[in-house]
Amino acid sequence: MTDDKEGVVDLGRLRRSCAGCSLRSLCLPAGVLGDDLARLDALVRSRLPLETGDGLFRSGDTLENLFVVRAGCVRTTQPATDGEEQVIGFHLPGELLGLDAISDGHHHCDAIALERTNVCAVPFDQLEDVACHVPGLQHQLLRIISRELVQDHQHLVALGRRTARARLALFLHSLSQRLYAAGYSGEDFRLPMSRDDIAGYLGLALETVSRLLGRLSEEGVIAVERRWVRVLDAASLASIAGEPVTGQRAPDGVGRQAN
Amino acid sequence: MTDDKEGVVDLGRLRRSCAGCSLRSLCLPAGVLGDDLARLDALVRSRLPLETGDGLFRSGDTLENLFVVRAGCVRTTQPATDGEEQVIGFHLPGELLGLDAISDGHHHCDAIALERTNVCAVPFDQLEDVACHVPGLQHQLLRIISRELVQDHQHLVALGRRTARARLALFLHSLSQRLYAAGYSGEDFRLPMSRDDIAGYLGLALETVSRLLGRLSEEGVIAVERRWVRVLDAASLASIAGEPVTGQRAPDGVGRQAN
DNA sequence: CGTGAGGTTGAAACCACTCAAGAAGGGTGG
DNA sequence: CCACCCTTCTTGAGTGGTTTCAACCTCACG
Repeated sequence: MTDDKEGVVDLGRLRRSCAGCSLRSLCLPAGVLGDDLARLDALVRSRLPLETGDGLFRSGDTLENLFVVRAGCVRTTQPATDGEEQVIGFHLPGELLGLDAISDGHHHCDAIALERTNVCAVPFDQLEDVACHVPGLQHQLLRIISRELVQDHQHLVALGRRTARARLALFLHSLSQRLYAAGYSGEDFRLPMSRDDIAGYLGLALETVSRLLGRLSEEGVIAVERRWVRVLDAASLASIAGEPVTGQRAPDGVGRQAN
Repeated sequence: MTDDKEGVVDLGRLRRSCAGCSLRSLCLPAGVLGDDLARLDALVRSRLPLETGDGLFRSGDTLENLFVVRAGCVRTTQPATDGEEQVIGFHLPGELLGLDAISDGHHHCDAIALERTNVCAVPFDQLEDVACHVPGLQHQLLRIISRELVQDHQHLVALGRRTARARLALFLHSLSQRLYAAGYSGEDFRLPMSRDDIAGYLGLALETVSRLLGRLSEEGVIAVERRWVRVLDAASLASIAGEPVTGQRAPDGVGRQAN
């Protein structure tokens, strides 16, 4: 391939650069232009693809890089003393990873790939340096962390004040939207995670997830076939997702029930 | 009072300034020195004390200020469509408030004072400007948001994978530590929040909180008298707090259920 | 001394959990 | 290509922690 002098663009490099990345608007470069973007780009290292089950970092590791998912899915879990662990989040393309490590320089959760996954690594100390000189980057970094906070708060509402059924509906609904934002179909998609992972995320037993998935399917709200999900009635899904623990009124007889 | 020329210090002003604030090391100024501290100080406005029940901001309000609690306690809640609301956090002296609004410039929760409360207000856009020129401040701001993320993750573990009893013990234990960090007694303190607030925070019914508080008291782990709590056996409290859902070695079979 | 908000306590119902067994893929090796 | 195994998922039955409903208590306050 040629280099980029004389206006000849190295397509391979462009594709790997932030400027050529389809996820740019979701990621750190949003709102960063020209030379500033080049400075950011210079920091970013892409890494060899992770295979299913490969770890990205573990709780206790020193913070060196923040990561951005380019393709695939990464699960973060808070390790518990006894093995029963809470799934904190699933990270889809365009989403950052490792932000909770900024607090004290050490990661507080384990991150592993749920399928073949590509990530970009951004050395955090260098990112901070650049952010000092690029106001747009500082702002975007703050926005991204803050957005994570908002997501966690919604997760808290789900775990604290929703039935199992509403939690699952909320999960599917929000997953659908995030996949769409990342450029995939939000109507017809493959779950990157197992039933057990979903249960861990929603604070439920795996059997409960399986049962409720079946029930939503029976009701015609979604179609499920192993890990494939098709959203048939997004409005119902959203409505079920909104039902709180004491939700006795629903538009169409979708009340609340047992498993 | 005199002004501060000639080396004569205005004690009133000093007391109100960041340099003279006992909470400095917990707050934004941590790691910020000299002239930089003065620049930060210039932004900060203290506000009239809030009385019990006074609101600081509501969901949907435009982000203008971040707030720091100086004395008292502020509760943040995620409003739900039907009135059943999740308590996201209780903010004690030295803790920041409003960070989730950075995401899109609008607050996502309601904040109200649980008792007479003093707060400092920091205009966010000006804070961002200063942070661009004061690397230490940028770093501290990021650290504080990240710490909030870590706290939320622990809250998620509590809601997802702990019995009601463990949640309550965890809550008391962590409240005790935070009060201590803020300069109060961690052994003997007054709860700023009602049983209902605690229930909202822990995803429980208020009656459950009341019952379990009574039980911990019977067992001699704590002493409770209305809103006064004394920690009698911090080790037991921590141990109970750590018990996961499948806690097979509890003094008396504590299993696990849902809402 | 009534009144009301906040808190306690009891009894019954219920949602989700646990235990347990069976089905359905996806590999692997013969 | 089929038999086999292993993991993942589904389905059933029974248990139990928490919730709900309801009554009562108890300060604080006018």
